[in-house]
Amino acid sequence: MTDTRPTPVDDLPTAYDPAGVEQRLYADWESSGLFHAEPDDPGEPFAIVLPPPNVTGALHVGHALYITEDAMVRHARMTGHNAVWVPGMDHAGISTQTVVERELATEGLTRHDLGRDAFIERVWAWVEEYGGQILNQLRRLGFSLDWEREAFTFDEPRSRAVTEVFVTLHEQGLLYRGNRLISWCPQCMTALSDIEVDHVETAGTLTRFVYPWVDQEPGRDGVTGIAVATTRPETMLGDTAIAVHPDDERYASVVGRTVRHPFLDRTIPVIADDWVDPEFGSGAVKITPAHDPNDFAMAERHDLPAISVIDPDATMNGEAGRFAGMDRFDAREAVVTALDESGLLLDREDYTHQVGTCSRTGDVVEPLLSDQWFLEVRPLADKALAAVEAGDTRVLPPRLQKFFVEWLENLHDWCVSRQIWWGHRIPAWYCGDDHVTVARDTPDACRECGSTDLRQDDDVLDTWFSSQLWPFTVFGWEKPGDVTPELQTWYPNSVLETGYDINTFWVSRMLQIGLWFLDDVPFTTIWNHGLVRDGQGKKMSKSFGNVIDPLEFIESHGADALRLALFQHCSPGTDVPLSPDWVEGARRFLNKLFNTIRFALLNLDGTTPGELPDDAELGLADRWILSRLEVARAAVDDAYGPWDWARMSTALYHFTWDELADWYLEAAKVVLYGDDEDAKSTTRAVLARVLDDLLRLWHPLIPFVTEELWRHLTGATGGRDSLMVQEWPSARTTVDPDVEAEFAVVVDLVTEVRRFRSLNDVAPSRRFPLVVSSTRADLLSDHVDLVTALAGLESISFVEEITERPGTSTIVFGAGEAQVELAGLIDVAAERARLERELDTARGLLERSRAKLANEQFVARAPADVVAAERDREASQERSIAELRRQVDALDELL
RNA sequence: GGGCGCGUAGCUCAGUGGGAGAGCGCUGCCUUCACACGGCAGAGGCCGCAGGUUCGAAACCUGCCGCGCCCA
Repeated sequence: MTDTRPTPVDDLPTAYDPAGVEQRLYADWESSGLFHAEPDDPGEPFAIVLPPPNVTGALHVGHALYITEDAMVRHARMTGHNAVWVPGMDHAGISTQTVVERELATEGLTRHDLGRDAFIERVWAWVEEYGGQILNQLRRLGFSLDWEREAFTFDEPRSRAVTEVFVTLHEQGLLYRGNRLISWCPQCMTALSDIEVDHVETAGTLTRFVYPWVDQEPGRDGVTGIAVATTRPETMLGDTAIAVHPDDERYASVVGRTVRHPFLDRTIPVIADDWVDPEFGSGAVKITPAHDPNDFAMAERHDLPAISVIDPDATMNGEAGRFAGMDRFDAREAVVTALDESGLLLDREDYTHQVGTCSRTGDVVEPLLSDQWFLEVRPLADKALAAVEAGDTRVLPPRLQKFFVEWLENLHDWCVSRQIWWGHRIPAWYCGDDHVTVARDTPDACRECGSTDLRQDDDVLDTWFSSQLWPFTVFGWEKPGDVTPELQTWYPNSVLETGYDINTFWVSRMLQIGLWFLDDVPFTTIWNHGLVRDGQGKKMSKSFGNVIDPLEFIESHGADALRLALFQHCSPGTDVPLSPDWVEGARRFLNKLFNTIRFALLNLDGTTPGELPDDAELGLADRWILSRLEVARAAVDDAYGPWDWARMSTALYHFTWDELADWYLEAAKVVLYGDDEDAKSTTRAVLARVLDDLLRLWHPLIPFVTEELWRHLTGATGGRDSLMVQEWPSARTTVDPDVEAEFAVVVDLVTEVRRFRSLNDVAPSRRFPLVVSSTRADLLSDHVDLVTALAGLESISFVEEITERPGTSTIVFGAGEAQVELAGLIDVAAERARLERELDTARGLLERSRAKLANEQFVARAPADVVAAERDREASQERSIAELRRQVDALDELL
């Protein structure tokens, strides 16, 4: 049983220590069922599904940005929504298989040694043992996930859905098997989808060589052939054409002629195609349909044969003639040497170009012809396009909408099969005649020929094929037509929050498949956060050694500090630089917040948050802080619209530290340490009320510290008596500009006195009397105690007008002047020098105002209030200058 | 090659037409009874460059330079 009772006030330490607090509170929240929601719970539905982290994953800072989802869900709960946030994991096909294979390798085994079934069992065992780690790490961040709804992309319900979707799409004629050019990773030994291929700028070599005319011998004078250029000479073994641009006059006479392959018994035609860029290289391009996507497309247009010369293991095959058996890169050099020896090599030059690499292994991707399963995406993408363009799904930040549209418009069919074992096995069976039977359950006989000798497809589906179903499979969807209470309530999801880097992989696919099968968008808003970078704004990467482990921050500063540091930087759509300094700073803030509450608890004398006292009883500082609270509250509410976390954090940070702690608490001390009991109880009531609202406003961002402090403040006992489920604050008062202006008079005078003190090296403990002349003397005399305390004065007296005397200094503030006896208080020469500097500044400002007002265009065309403000500025600078002069003169008499 | 974004204090970033802001860092003073993880005060910016629009530009337009990302 967890003890959830708060520490007695007297035992509160002087500094906040998150250790212990966070894990205790999380356990309390979870065991009290506060994270769980049911479809028939009251309130407007609000749903987010957690982008499922890889089962192989460990927590990294990218996951830390899930805090934005947590804040959305917590805010939704407090505003009365029926809010659910569903956790789960992704089985991450290739990654997980690789991890387990690596483990096997340490035992000297490969997956083939174990065989398919035993290997899969081994992976499951691994998942059981290590797979849940990341979910526990997510708990450390305080995430209010509905753990009772945890799902896995490879569990049984999700797997049934995958099979249903595959079979249905096949029935609809959209999923087909074809021999097509795909991107192949020789290291993973599997096909990749387009987006698993990174284009990396690479220093390579451009090789130019000549294909000799079939009727001419090489080496003779005159035109003996046609020159081509390539960065991959080994592919020339698979060349089946040479293409030139139809309008290229240089080649007009050679289209239709034939060249002879120098190393193979093959002749190659010269064809014309306007895809060719006549400006590039010689203007003639070698065409290798089996190893280049553009060439493949051209081969289809011209009905050219496609000859594969490279095998899946990246060695040259039998079609490569004498180069057969060589590694592709060895073959590259060997071909160049052979060309040279044949006198066909023209030259080689350094050439930087983009090379497709496997995003997982970094190995150079080989375009290969292969039998694979493809999804015809056009019909799905068109539906998604229409939804995005109709605004059924809102893309935030808006500029990213263009990317969605562009990407959906240019989609190629999706290669969904993968030559690995860990994943959803493709529900297709082949008979001896290679007839295909696609079925939900293992079929008894071939649908075409009745053969009972069936073999299931060895391949599994791309992991994204299952994760695209996530927004509805987590709510019980297993087949078309399924309607569960959860789906009725929470589909479409409210928000899909993720980094913009997986929009193509994942987000747009959910959009397409969700619309296709449920006829509705999977989420009404797509919210893209930026990527977490290091303190210098660099992308975090292992090779830079700048990767930050969020758990380290949680250990040292607490999860709230990490969360706050991230929120403070998290503006819509921009990347988030995170440096240890920020987390440190956030922790200091939390300590400040903690001590604000601690101060209150030591002085509230048992007062707990309740109704505010009657207006008539409120003092100036009370009215002021309530007005400022309303400003902050409204700013936070505004910022929840666009989820502008940085603005939200800044508004609350500023209110908490610069207004509440720096001014209101100091003002409250004057009352609380005084002897007016009525005033004390008013102050206590206001303080308790403001702190309660403040903790609620902070809670979605920093849930632990606010919950802990709120329990202290209110005496709440935990369990369902939790800040997590309290009502979101609404306006207590209206913003009162008059009160704010009045308090500003006090603040202004106090600040000017402090400035005088600081600039003249007058110790804070040194009290002195002040003579004040002010247009707001009435106001100030009502708050003599306040001003005296905050400015550290001995006394204040009021006069109609300050009389300049030698040996005094005049402090100018907005609503008047104040006079200080200098004798024994200041260094006269230093003060004089300071005044001269101020004079310079004031003269400069006056000059600017005068120049502006002398401009007839300005006076005539600018709005009247702007001109009036400028005249005020001019007058006020004139007054300042006159006053500063008087002060300098007064000091001169002392010297 | 196409597209998008960025360039503001030493660093990281807010700021979308009317006197430059924050956090951290820096300087000085202060261990005053919530907090030294603190308080008070201060220094520090041709707002990338050049044109243009405007009475007025960090902001709007054009060009250039530099950096980053995505796509081909």
